[in-house]
Order: sequence, then structure tokens, then C-alpha cells
Amino acid sequence: MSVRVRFAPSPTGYLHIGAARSALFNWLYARKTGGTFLLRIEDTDVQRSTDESTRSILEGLAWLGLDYDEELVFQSANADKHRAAALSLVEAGRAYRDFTPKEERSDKNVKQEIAARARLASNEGTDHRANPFRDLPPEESNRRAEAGEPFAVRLKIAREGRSRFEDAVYGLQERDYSEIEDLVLLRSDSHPLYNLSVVCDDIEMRVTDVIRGQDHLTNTHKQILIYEALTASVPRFAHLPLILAPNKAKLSKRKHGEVVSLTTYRDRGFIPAAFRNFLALLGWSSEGEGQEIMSLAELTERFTLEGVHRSPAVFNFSDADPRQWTDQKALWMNAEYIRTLPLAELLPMVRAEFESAGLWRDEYETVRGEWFAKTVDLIRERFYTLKDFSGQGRAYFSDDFEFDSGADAKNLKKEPRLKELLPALGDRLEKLETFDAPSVEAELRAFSEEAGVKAGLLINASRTALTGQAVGPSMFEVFEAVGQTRSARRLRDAASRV
RNA sequence: GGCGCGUUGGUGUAGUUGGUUAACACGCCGCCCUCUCAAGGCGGAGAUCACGAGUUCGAGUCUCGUACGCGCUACCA
Repeated sequence: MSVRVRFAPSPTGYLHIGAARSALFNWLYARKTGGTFLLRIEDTDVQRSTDESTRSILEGLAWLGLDYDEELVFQSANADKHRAAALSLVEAGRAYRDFTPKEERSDKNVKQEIAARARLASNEGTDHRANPFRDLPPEESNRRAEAGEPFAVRLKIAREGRSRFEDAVYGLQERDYSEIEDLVLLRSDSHPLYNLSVVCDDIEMRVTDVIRGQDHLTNTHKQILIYEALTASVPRFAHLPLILAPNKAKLSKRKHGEVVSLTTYRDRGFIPAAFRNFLALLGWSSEGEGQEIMSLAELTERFTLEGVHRSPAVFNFSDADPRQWTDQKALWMNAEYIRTLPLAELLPMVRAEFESAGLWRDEYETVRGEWFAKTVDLIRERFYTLKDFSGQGRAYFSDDFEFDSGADAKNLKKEPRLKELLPALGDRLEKLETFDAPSVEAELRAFSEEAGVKAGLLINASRTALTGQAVGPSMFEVFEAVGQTRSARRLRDAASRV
């Protein structure tokens, strides 16, 4: 039977990087096995689900290059089927109506309430499965329901026995039935609940392998019980280790902000292939040689569930240090992609960045196309994100650029003589017949000798005069990239900064 | 509280069936290169493999216990 996997995010916010990784692994597994990758939006929580979130999920997947097969499924559209399934379970005697009035629970303290309730129950020796309605005669149950009395539907868990399944990542999982409560399938307002909905949809979508976060590991037993009650075949499960924050806590929007959002990476100049590559290495490693830079094709070829780890991965970043706003390895990997990607693939990304920064000019793809490509190629070596092209690289493309204060101090203000030297150099260079790296170098070195200063002084001063920066590519290449007229002008203008 | 899962340098990871100085990547430090900064090359610091027992001639690798972390536990998803 061919593999069918799905990614089933709930649209209650942006696409979380942990979710993005789940999507990636599902996609890789599907493509690797020649299977099918399905997408289902779990929008059953009407309160929290938003169309905007759904859009951002779709955008995020597209950005990562993860295309899905078949049509998109919205879980909310299947609510009637889920409800019917629950009711059929009542008919079959595998579930029962619970007429206990709904207990209001504040979202905030659930965890404490659960613990408190558990402590209380163990102190009093009460069995949490002792529901008075579990064995209500069907006739009475039907009668009360027909009379309009509200009820929830709970799955009837067997009193004795153990649930077990083999997780592809975590191995054999066992849990005693006594640990599992008669879980609610349908709320008293007849709203189907998560566990029921996932199972029903996965059955309907004929999902063969459920690959998802480890936070679902223990609940899997409950879901298996629902599969069995529904007499459906149980899929194979593979749980993925969680991605943790530096303090080992679960990565969350509330506590960690935008670093966990996939769109942040797109907006801050990441290359999809780089981020995807980084994500793949969180909780998974390929067998064999330690190659870490892998294309989508290579990832697909090497991906196996056996290579998935059991221990959680820490996503390392520090909000105290802007240079480490996200994981350093992710940043490094992005830089690696920027400097090694075929130029033809990089150019459109730089163009997109320029368009949003207001730096794009149509001539860059016509008469200045060659210059544009050459310049991008020249400066990409030391950039970390696409943003750097319009930031640090701004002076190559616009006269409206900032001077780095450190660069000013280090290269211009330290030597008073530069006030005369720079304009003089500008005049000399302006007279050059041919203006390219070798000719500028020859002229600048000759000039420095005549002036009796070190070439390095002029070179470094020129760098700041021409680019506003203290760092950059080989200076003579920079002169060529900036061009004769602009170079001369900027050298003269720089006198005022000395 | 109960149940489950995990624990190799700061982070991501390698460590075949237990066998010598625990490997790689990122980050950090130094040197080379050099007009700066990167890149690249070379080198270095950093891990008593969570801790404690046990099995064994020998354990990161097997067993048990402890600690710590995380997850689940809801008429949330």
C-alpha cells in the first residue's frame, strides 16, 4: 500500500518552526517513498482559527518549497461526519452519553487544576473512570437525550488491559487502560473534539503514516482506541522530538516571540533552501558522511524515519544579542548558501529584496544587467542574509547611503591629511582613460608614493568614502563596481567627513 | 499527583555487534593570507559521555536506581 502522510496544522497563529519541520519531514517521507503528502487545516477551534493564519501557513509551505498533493482539507467542513461517528459509537455501545453538567475551566490554570484534581482523587481513592453514566441503560440514555437534556459523548475504555503500539521513532509504547480516562468525543454543544476529529479525518484521508510532534505521543493511545472503536485500521506512528528554546522550555509564541515564526525568516532575508536545510538537521541526521549542506533532492534521498532522534533539539538564540537573534548555525548556513548558490538563482532573490527596499531599477535586468550580476557576486561573499544587500551593500546601488560611525572614525578621521589627499585622488582617478581594478590600483599606488603615504591609508579611507563601511571586498574591485564618476565624487565629498 | 519520553563539549550531531588518545559542524581563540572584513588554509581551548551502583578483562555503548528536563493528563488543539 502506498504511503499517505499529512501535515495538519491548526490555523491559530503563524506557522511555527516546529510545525514547519513536521511538514518538512512528512513531505520528505512522502517524496522519498513515492507516496502522497496531504494538507489538512485543523480549524475546529472557531474562536482561535483565522483565515489570515491559514494564509500564512500556506505561504510558509510554499516558501519552503513543500507542495502538497490532492485538495486542501478543512477539518471544520467534516464536523457533521465526526459527530455522526461519535453517535454511531453510542449506538454500538462503544461510547456513552454523559449527562454531567459541563464544568467550566479557565484556560489559564488547566495544568494546575489537572494536578490538583489528580491529587484529590488519589487521596480519596476515587477512580477517575467512575462515571455514573457509563452504564446507564440505553433506553434511559435515549429517553433523556430525546427529552432534550444536554450530554457529552465519551468513549468507553475497557477496564482491564493495555494499549500498545510501535512508534517508528520512540519504539514500543505501552499504557495501561487504567491510565486512560473515558475521553470526551463530543462536547455537550455537540462540537466534536480534537482526538475524534483527527482520527476520523485520517481514516477518511486514508493516512497510512502519522508523523507529528512528540507532544502527541501519549495521546496516541487514546486515538488508537478510537480507531479500534470505529473498527478502522490503525496507521503507523512516528513522533518527532520537540524543538526547545535555549532554556529548554517548549518554543512558544508568547514567550519567545517572532524567532519561532517561519515568516520571520523569510522577512529577514533567509533563503528558503538554507532554512529548510537547517530545519532538517534539527532532530534528524543522515547516515554516512557528515555532510550537512544538502539540497532538497539530497535530503529526500537520505531521509529515513530511523534517522530521527528521540531527544529534543535546542534551538539556540539570544534575544540579548542582536547578532544572535536566531540560531548561529542557521545564520551561518544562510551565509553559506548566499555565497555558494549559483548566481542565477541568487539574483532573483536579491531583486525581490531590492524591490521591497525601493532600490530596484529596471536597467538592472537590461543594460546594467551584467554590472548588477557582477556586483552582487562581488559583495555576496560576506553577507549573512538577503537584507545585507540592501543594508551594507546599499552604497553600490544608491547614492543615499549611511556612513558607519566606526568606519568614519577608523578610516577617515584619524588622518587630517586625508582632507586634501582624498579629493586629489578623486581628481586623478577621474582622469583615467580606462577605469578598472588594475588601472585604479596602479594609479592609487603611484599617487600614494608621490604623496608619501602608505597605500593602505588611501585604500581604507577610500573604502569608507565609497561605501560608508570599514569592511568590504578588495578595494580595487569596489572602485570598478562603483564606477569612475561616482568614485571620484565620493572621494571629494568625503573630505568633509575627515 | 499519575503516566510517558529524554540526558555525548555552549548549540546541532557521529559514535558499527561493549575494545586503545570520544569524531564532525556551528560558535569561540590564535596563526597564515591581506588594503579592511569575510571566505579559505592551518592550529587551539572546550566533554571525568547527567549522577550512582552493577555485569564484564574492558561500558558513551548492556542492567538497575537516582537526579534533572520536557511532554501528556481539559466538554483545548
